[in-house]
Amino acid sequence: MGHISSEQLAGRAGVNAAKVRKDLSYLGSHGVRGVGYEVEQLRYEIRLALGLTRARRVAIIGIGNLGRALATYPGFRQDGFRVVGLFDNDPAKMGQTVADLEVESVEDLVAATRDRGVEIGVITTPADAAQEVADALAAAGVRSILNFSSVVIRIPEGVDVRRVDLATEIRVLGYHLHRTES
Amino acid sequence: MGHISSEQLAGRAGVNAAKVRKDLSYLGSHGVRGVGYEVEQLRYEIRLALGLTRARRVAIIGIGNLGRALATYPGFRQDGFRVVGLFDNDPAKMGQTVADLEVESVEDLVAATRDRGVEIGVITTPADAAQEVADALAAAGVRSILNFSSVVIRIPEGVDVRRVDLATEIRVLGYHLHRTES
DNA sequence: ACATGTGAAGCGCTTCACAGCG
DNA sequence: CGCTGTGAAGCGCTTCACATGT
Repeated sequence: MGHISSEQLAGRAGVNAAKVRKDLSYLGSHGVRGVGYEVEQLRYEIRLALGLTRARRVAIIGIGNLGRALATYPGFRQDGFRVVGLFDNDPAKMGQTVADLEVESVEDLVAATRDRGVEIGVITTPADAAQEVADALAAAGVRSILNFSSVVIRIPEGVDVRRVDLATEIRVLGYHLHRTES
Repeated sequence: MGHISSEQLAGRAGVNAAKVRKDLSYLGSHGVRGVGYEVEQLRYEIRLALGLTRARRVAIIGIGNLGRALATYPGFRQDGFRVVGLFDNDPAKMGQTVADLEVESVEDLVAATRDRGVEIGVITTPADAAQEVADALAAAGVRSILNFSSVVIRIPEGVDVRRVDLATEIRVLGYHLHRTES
């Protein structure tokens, strides 16, 4: 009770047990030989190493279905990511309430993200608006961007961009199907 | 006109030019030295190699905001991925029309995906329903699964699963912020 | 001149295999 | 005896650098 082995962790994560041990060893060898890892301590060590003990303020730009999905995603709040702003350029959406927040105009993006100390911007706009939004986020001093749009955005040095391309994900599956047929 | 260099392609994709050339070389060396790649031919070669010339039928299970986002995602249809089924277990959603399709009951999932020759299943359900859905998809003969749920699903040999974890994506950004402060 | 194609080197993640420790 | 911690090997992707071709 209270302990878990690298083998068990590997099973749950769908990876190799040696990888689990090597990765956890970077936290400082808190496992007990012959026993495993103490779950609560491990949880704490991981949260500490990943920086999940400090809350991060997040803004989402582009309140379509994907933006709404992220705004209401329970996994975010759990790790201390607080959505503090929702922005769109569609007048029909402004004033709508999503996840307890009112949708605001992108015109207010720079000022609002500055005022609220937003550290992470999530771009869920169509492709043609993504670069413009990224520029605004950079201008507002946002250092991290999660880009769900279908284009690669260009950003000043020092801003960290991570792209998730849903079209690519499904294309990979299509490719594997293609590889294994005929 | 009609040609593009590895340098230009690399710029657009945000990668190294040598990588572009090496990757494209696997298609069979259709570039012209001193000139570049003929755009339309390149497009065709890529579509052929990735298997995008054949249409793939897709079912989406879990019609929340994320499911709806994917159902209406323009990038899918463009590459020949046809959404032919939307499933949910919430009676209130059944009969609703999303992207020209009526939402159906998950009870009909196995029969419907078999009948319609679904090859790719997209899981956008909450964590607690994901394994059950995956089992149903596997039972229906679906060979490829795109899993957006927050759990790792266990699947019979021969089924290809690809997981996209939105929580992980934002955690990586949080980690980088953590690394670069104090 | 200019841009491709590619052998070789580089790099980092993954896995192996076993010594070390409880 | 069981499970961790880790040096070393393995592996595949990325980048370099330049020979090759037009």
